Amino acid sequence: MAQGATHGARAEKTRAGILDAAEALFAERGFDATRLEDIAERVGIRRASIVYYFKDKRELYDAVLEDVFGGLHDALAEVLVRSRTLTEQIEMGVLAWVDYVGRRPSIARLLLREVADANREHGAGVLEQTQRLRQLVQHEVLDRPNRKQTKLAAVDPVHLASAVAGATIFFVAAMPTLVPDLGFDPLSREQLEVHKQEVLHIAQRLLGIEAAPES
Amino acid sequence: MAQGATHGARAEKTRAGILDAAEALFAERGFDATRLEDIAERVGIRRASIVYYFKDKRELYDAVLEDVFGGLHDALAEVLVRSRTLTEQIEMGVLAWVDYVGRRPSIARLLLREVADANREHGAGVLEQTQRLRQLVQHEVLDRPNRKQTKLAAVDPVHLASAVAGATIFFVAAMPTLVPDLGFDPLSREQLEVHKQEVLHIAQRLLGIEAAPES
DNA sequence: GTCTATAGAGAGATAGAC
DNA sequence: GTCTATCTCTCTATAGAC
Repeated sequence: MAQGATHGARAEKTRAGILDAAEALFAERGFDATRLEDIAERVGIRRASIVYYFKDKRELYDAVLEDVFGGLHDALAEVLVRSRTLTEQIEMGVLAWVDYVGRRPSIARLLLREVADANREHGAGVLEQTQRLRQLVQHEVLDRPNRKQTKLAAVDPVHLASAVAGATIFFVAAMPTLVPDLGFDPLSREQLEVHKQEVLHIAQRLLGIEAAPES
Repeated sequence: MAQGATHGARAEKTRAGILDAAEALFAERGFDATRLEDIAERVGIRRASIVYYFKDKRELYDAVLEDVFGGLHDALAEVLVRSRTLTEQIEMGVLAWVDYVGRRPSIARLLLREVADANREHGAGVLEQTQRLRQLVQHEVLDRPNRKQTKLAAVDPVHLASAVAGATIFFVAAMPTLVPDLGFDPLSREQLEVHKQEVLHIAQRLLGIEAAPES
């Protein structure tokens, strides 16, 4: 969008291909370690051609972040808007989260890395993206009418989000890396299902919800 | 150890200084983004002098990992050996873990990054270190006499460890990065205490321990 | 032990042809 | 739109003086 506006079907396809390849490689290796050359090769073009679509490496990276986190935002927004009660929102939100990470595990590694970068200098980076998510939750969950009264939590929502996010992200990214011998595939349907239940427990527990009541 | 064996008090001090600086910078910026130059500057020496103690950048990095994870190993070993019952081990182990991360938060960022690196080519890396931790737990917790019978868990120990580790690490590393506006300091005594309780809940919940009974 | 100086590789950015 | 060629910068590693 920033560049030559990408007219034509072939151009659109190339652009999408670059984004895809970049997502995979940035997630796998990180920003620094990913060479534009590798991305280009994966797409089947030359390094310099990438610049036609994205001004520089950083802009490409930011586009990837926007794509990946935008997808999460949309997925969450959908279930949060639709759900009525707080518990329903929590439950559906958590499930949507785990599902999304399962569908698009790049987000796990991307987030892991971004969070590890204490030094804030990257300009936009992931912060901008997570702010949008926070606003979404603030607006759709916390600010809902009659909600402020609800004895909302035994725990700060931020702590809750942190625990859930950390558990899932680490689960997806760390399992294959740290226990390769177990042949774990966290992305398999069964494992994801198990993990979903665990995270649900965690969320409910931290919220002081004992069983799984109505409201 | 690999190099000039580091005799003399001054040399020992320099070596320790390099390790300290390297730990801080590798944790903050990651392996690639950390320049030997920066480490040297922080210690007050010249880049080339580092090579006298550590053959190359990678060896320095591995030494940092060994130092940081070795500390965790020792801290955990101590409480695991001392504790009698399974629940006590879980409880003390979790507390020791959170305490250690609180004392030495570098481990959070280092682990985060290592885990994000899907590509296993780093040779040793963090894998070797975590294997030692696994063996420790296997030996001191799982293999203890009369333990295999114990209706151990509603959940796989690996899942449990993943959830706990992910939650803590993310908590420590992500809070300041993702919600800077809240002025959170996860390392403060109060916050760490809160988090400890949360993680304890998580562990107990996932293990099917309802309250906090004796055995 | 610690330094200066330099070699050499890697990778992003840019210019311009097709 | 995509390519080739090149410029330039950064950073590691090495050689060798003090």
